[in-house]
Amino acid sequence: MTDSRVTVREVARAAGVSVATVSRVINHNGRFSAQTEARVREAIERLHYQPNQLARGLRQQRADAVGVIVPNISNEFFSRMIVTLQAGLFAAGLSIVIYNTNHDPDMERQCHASLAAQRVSGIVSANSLEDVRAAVRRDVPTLYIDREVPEGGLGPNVSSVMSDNVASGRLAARELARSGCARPMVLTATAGFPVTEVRTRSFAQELARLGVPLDKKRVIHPPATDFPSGHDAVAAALDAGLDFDGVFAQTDRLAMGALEALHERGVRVPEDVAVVGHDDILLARFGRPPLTTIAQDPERIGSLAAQIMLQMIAGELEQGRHELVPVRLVRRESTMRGQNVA
Amino acid sequence: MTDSRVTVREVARAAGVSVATVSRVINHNGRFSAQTEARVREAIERLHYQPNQLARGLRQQRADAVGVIVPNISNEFFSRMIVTLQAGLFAAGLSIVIYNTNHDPDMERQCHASLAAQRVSGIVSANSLEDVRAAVRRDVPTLYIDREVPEGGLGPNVSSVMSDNVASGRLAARELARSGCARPMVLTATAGFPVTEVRTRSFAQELARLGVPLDKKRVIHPPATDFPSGHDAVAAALDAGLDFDGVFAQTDRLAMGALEALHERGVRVPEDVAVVGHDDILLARFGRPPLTTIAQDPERIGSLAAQIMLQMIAGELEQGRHELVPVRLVRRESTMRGQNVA
DNA sequence: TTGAAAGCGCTAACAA
DNA sequence: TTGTTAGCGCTTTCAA
Repeated sequence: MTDSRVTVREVARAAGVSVATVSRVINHNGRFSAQTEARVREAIERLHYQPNQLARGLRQQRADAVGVIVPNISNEFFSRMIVTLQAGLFAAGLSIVIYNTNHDPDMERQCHASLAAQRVSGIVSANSLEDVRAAVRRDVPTLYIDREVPEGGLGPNVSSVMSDNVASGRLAARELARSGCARPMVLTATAGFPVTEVRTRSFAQELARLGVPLDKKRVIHPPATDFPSGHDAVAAALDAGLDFDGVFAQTDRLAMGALEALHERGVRVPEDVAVVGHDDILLARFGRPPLTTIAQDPERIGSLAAQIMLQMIAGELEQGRHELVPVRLVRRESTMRGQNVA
Repeated sequence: MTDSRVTVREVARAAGVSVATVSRVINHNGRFSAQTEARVREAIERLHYQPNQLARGLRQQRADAVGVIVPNISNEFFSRMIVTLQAGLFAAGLSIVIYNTNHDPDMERQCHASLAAQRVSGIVSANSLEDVRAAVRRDVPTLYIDREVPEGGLGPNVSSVMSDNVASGRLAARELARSGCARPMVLTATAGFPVTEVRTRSFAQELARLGVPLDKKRVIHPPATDFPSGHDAVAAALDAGLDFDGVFAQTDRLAMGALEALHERGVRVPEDVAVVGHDDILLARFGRPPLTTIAQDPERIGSLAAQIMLQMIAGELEQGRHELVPVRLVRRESTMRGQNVA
C-alpha cells in the first residue's frame, strides 16, 4: 500500500538525483533529460512515494482543496450538485471540504474562518446569507450558487451559477394558465433562498401578460420550505376561505404538503386546483397525484461550478463568470386539465 | 475579515513575546502567566490572526481533517449521516474531506491515496469494498460504516458502526408473518452492500422460527438497489408465475419499484401481497400504499461515528469500538392486513 | 540540465 | 515562565 513516510529525499537518493530534480519531474517544471525522468519515475513507483500535500500546500501558500458551504447537504438538490462538483474537482487533483450551515449566518462565518485557516484554493457557497462583497475582501476565488451578484460582477475572483429563475416563474405561470387557472396562489421559499423573489416576480409578470392577475393576498410566505409548511399554509388558506384554483409552490416539499392538505379537505387535484412544484426531487413523481414541477439540473450546476472554479484558480478569468442553468417543465397529473390534457 | 497573511511572528511581535509563547497560548501547552496570555490573546484578536493549518499539519505530521468515503453522497442515508458526522467533528476542530466512489473499487483506492497524501487524521469509509485489513496496514484510524469486521477486531485503529441488521431481518420477518404471509419473497441489495446477507439470513431464520419457510427461489438479487431494479425484478417474477404473497425489499427504492410493478399488474397491496422496505427514506410515506419499512438512524450513526473517530484519534481506545445502532419498524399501510390491522 | 539551499508557518526540544 | 532554534517536506530561486 501507500507508505506515507517516504519523502522526496529518499526518492532523490534512490534515483541518484537531487530533491530539486524530483520535484521538477513531479510537477513537470523546468527541464530534465528523459533519462533522468525515467529514473525518478521508477524510484517513485518502487518506493510508493506520495507527495505530502501539507508541505506542498505550505510552500505554495495554498492547499489543493476547495471549501464547499451548503445549508444542508441532506437536501437532495445540494447533494446531487456536490456529486458532480466533487468529481470535476477531483479530476483536477482538488479535494473538497464540506460544511453545513443550517442557514445560520454565524455558522457560515465560522466555516469561512476555518477555510481561511486551511488556505483552500477556492470556495463554493450555496444560498449564502453573507454580503457578497465579503468574497472580494477575502481574495479567494468564490463561486456562489443561487445567489444574485450585482450588475457588472465583482472582479475576477467572484463567479456565480444558478438556475434560470426567471424561466422558472414563467414556465409555472404558463402551465397554470394553460390549465385554466384564474386565481393562482404562490407559496414562496423565503427562508435563506435569495432567489425566491425573482421567481415570484417573473411568475406574476408572465401571468399578467397572459391576462391573469396575481392578487397579493394569494402570495403566501410559509415559515420554512418543507412538507409541513406547505401543508399548514394551504390548510390555513382553505380555512380562511381564500379562493384559489392553482398553486405554484417554490419547492417540491412545499408542493407535496399542499397536495396533502388539499386531499384532506376533499379538494380535487387537478380538477379543482392545479399544482406546480419546483425542483423535481425524487418525491415529485410519487405525489397524489404525481406532481407537475419545474426541474432544476443540479448535476449540470455542479459540473459547471467545478469548471468555473478551476478557471478562477488557474487565474484564467479576467472577470468572474455568471451562468444561468436552464430549467424545464416536467408535466405530470397535478396540472392535467383543460388544454394540458390534449 | 480574517486576514490570512498574519503569522505567529507578527502576533509575537505585537504582544512583545516569542513565537513559542504564542504557540503555547494557542494550544494550551506548557505554562505561561495569565498576563502573558491576555497580551497574546489581545494581539491575536486585534490582528485577526488565523493559524495556518498547513504549517501546523506539516509540523504535527497530520492534518486536522478526516476523510469520508461514501458510494454516493446523494444517497439519502449517507447525506443524512454526514450531516451529524460533520457537525460532531467540526465541534472538535476537524473538517471533513468527502469522496464518492460510485461503488468503484479503483476509485476507492484513488481516494485512499489522496487521503494518505493529505495526511488526514482519520478515515470514515462507508460500504467499503476493500479488504478491511488494508486499514490496519495504513495505520490511520479508520471507521467502517456498514461493514463487518472479523471477530476480535483489528486493533485500536479500526472501528465500525452499523445498523443492527440482524434485527432488521427479524423485524421484517415478524411483520410479514403477522400479515399472514406464507410465501415471502426477498429482494436483496447485493451490489456493494456487504450487509445484505446478514439481513437475509436473519430474515430466513426468524421466518423458520415462526413456521414459515423461505424458499430459495424467492430470494432475488436485483442488479442494483434502485427503483427500476425493484420494478423490473417484481415484474419479471410475476411474468415467470412466481407465487408469492409478501416482499421484503432491502432498500426502500427497491420496495417502491416493487409497489409500482404490483400496481401495474393489478396485484393489490396489502391484500394480495404485503410489502416491507428498508431504510425509511422520505419517499416511503408516499408509496402507493404508504410503505411499511425498517427505519435506520443515519443521524445517530453519524454522531456515533464522530465520537468514536475522535476517541481513536486521541489514542483513547485500547481496542476499536464496534457498535450496532438499533433499527425500528415503521408500520404503514403496505402491511396492514390480518393481525396488523388490529 | 542539474544541484544547493532558503524558507513557507508552525511546534517542540532544549536553554535560560 | 519564557526564548531560541531546528526542522516537518516541499518548491523555487540562484548558481553551476
